[in-house]
Amino acid sequence: MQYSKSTDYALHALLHLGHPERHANVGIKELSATLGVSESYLSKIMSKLRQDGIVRAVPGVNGGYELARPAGRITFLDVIQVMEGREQLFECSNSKSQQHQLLADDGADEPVRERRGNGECLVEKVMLGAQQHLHQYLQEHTIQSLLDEAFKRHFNLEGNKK
Amino acid sequence: MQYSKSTDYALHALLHLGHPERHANVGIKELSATLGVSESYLSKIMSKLRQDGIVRAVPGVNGGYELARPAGRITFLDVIQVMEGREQLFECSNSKSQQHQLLADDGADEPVRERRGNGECLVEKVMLGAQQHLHQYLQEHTIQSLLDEAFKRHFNLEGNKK
DNA sequence: CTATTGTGGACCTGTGATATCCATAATAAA
DNA sequence: TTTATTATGGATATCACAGGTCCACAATAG
Repeated sequence: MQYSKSTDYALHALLHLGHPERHANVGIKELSATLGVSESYLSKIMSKLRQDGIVRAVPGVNGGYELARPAGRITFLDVIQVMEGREQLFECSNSKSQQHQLLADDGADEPVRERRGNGECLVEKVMLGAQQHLHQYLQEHTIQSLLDEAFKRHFNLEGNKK
Repeated sequence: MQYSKSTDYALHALLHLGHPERHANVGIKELSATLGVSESYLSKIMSKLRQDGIVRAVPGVNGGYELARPAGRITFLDVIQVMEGREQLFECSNSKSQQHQLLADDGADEPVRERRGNGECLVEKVMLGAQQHLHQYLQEHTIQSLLDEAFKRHFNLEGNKK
C-alpha cells in the first residue's frame, strides 16, 4: 500500500512549476531534465494533471505547462486524487450482506449483525474515519506551503552560516 | 491505492474470533463459511496472522484458531501492517539526490534545494506526517472497540423496538 | 492407527504500474 | 505559408503483485 511513482513525479513537477521565479511556460524537456524522468512518461502525467484542471498546457513553440491556479490552492490531496483515483481507502467486499453476521449469537433470537441492512459495515466505518483523517491532513498542505517551508529553511541556513 | 481484500478478510476473521461467546478453537471451515471466502485462501491469511503473533493455531482434531492476546490489544494498525507490509506510504524516488534542486534559483549563488544532503525530501516529509496521522488513528481502534460498538448498537436497536 | 486440521510450496491468471514509441494536432516564428 | 517546436493520445511491452487454487505433508486427538 504505497502511493505510486506517478504521484511522486506529479508533486515534484508541480513544485517546479510553482517556483516563484519561473517563466510562464515550462516545457516537458526542462521538467524531464529536472526530475530525471523520461519525457514520454512525464508527459502522460502532465496530461492527466491538465485534464483535471491542475495545470494549463499550450503546445507549439515556447509552449509548455503552468499552474492553472495559485499554488496555495493546489493541495496534496488534489494531486493524489488525480494520480491515484478517488476510490475509498477500504471497501468491505462482503457487500452482498451474505452470512456476514460476525457477531451472530448462534441460535439467539436477536443476532447482532456487524453489518446492518443499510449496507453499513462497522469495519468500513472505522476505515472511513481513517480516510477522513488522512484527507484532512493532506488538504492542509499545498504546493505553496511546501515552497514556503523550503524557503524558510533556506534563510535559516543562510543565517547559520554567518 | 486501497487496502487489499486480504486485510478485509483478516479483520473480519479476527472479529469472529473475538466474539465473546466463541469456543476456544475456531476451525477454518467455520471461518470460511462465515466470511464467504474459500478455505484455501483464508488459511493463507490465518497463517500470516499466526506468524506475526496475532493468533494462535493448533492442528489436529478439534483444532483451529484463537486470538493470541486480548482483542483490546489487537489494533487495526497491527492487522493492516501484517497484511499490507510495513513500507512507508510514500517514498521519494529521487533518492540519488540528482538534480533534485526543485527550488534552485538559476544562477544564484545559493540555490535553495528542496532536498538537502541528509536525504530529506520535503515532499516525503509531508507524506510522513500524513502517515503518522493515519497510523495514530488506526492504533486507537481495536478488535475489541469494534465489538463494543456493535453490541452498543444492538442494545440501542433493542430499546427502540419496545 | 486414523481422521482431522493447519502449513507451506507450486502454480495460475488478470490487472495495474511503469515505461517507450509514434503519429497527429496545435502553435509561434521565419 | 512553411517550418520547427511542443503537447496529446493510442498502441504496445514488461513486470510485479493481488487473488486464488491445489496438493503433499506435519501435527494432533481419540
